[in-house]
Amino acid sequence: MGAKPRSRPGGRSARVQESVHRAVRELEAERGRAELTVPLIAARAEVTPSTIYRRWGDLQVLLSDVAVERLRPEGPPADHGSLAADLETWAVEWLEEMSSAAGRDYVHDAVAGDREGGNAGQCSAYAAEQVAVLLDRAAGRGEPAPDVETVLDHLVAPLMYRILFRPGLLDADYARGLARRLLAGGTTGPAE
Amino acid sequence: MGAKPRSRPGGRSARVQESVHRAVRELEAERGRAELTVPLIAARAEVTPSTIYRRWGDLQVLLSDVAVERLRPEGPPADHGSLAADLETWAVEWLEEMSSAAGRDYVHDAVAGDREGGNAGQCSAYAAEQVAVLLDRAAGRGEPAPDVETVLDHLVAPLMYRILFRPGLLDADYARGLARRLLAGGTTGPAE
DNA sequence: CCATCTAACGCAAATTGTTTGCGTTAACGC
DNA sequence: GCGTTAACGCAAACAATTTGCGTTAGATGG
Repeated sequence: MGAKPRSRPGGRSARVQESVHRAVRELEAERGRAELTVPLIAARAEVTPSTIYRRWGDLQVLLSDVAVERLRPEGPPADHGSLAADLETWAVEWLEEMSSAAGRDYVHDAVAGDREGGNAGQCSAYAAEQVAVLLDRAAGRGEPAPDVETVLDHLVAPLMYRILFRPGLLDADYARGLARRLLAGGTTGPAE
Repeated sequence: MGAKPRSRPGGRSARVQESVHRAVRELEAERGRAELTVPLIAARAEVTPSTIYRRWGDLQVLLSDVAVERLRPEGPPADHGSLAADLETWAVEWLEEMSSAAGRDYVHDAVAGDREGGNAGQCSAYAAEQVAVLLDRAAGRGEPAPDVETVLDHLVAPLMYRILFRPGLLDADYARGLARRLLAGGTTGPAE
């Protein structure tokens, strides 16, 4: 009577999830997100609607899961020889991806269908992971480098804040400026 | 054949909006937000569901409108005699409000039901307005003061980012530290 | 390898939410 | 006032969601 198996992630469940996620991606591309409904997705995925409702609860939660998957970085950020170049380039590219029409939709979906914050947390973790690579690389070169926390606070956060709360105030120069001031500011250590 | 009147904000429309918004607030308090449905709200507001659907589109948009209303600041921020004290106190209090269980729900609703960004923009405008008061006051005293933009980027944005993307990493000391470093950092002018 | 257990699924009926057409009301401009 | 029409009420048509129950197929232990 010990702890009993409470989940069953293997085989069929995994196939259903994959099939449903793929159906969402395909239908979004074909019909646009305004047309997406649970019954429509279920039909494409060859699954009954009740399966989707039981696993995800509702459409928003499903879209949130799919969005987070699409926001996962493809690979490690490029190496440009110095932290300044690495961070500026990464910031500009990250912003481009996130502030595009598609990127903004994914970010929006990711937070909208996620009351507990797990998916949003995953998005932040992706960014933190990429930043950590840049900072470790700088440390390997002997360059002084700020905290991951500091970069999230003063580079990622301002960019994301504008994406969500102040659309239309974003360009590559702004991202570069944030990166540059972050490194120039002498904020090279932990917060306090 | 000139520009024709395309809206009718007066009298009845205003009464319906007020009644519906109040119904949302009451029912949320009584039954909790998970129980909220358009038909339920319509019944309480003594309005037909189709009225709500035609005006707001769906429940999320309505909840977004109500949430933004609740996030409106009550009055001007308190005066503590110096920019440092004003900004630190304002940051701590703003964070307290926004990171509480209710505050987080309102922020979440505000952005979730708002694909165009108008309501989210209003939230940011509220913060900008409050910050501007503090900075004007500082200027009146002859104190050096940063930009509103700088405060949004390096104080409001990091706080909001953690509220949405990294729940559980927030306290008053963190807010105070951001405010303090912002003023100490010498970032007293515009971005570039 | 086979037997057993049960989480996850399929199906279909019941429920509930959403859309829509059409007639009515009342805010706005003249 | 008087006409115009945006916004609303009503109810029928439509679509989505929930739910009970039987079935399937991973997982577990012998």
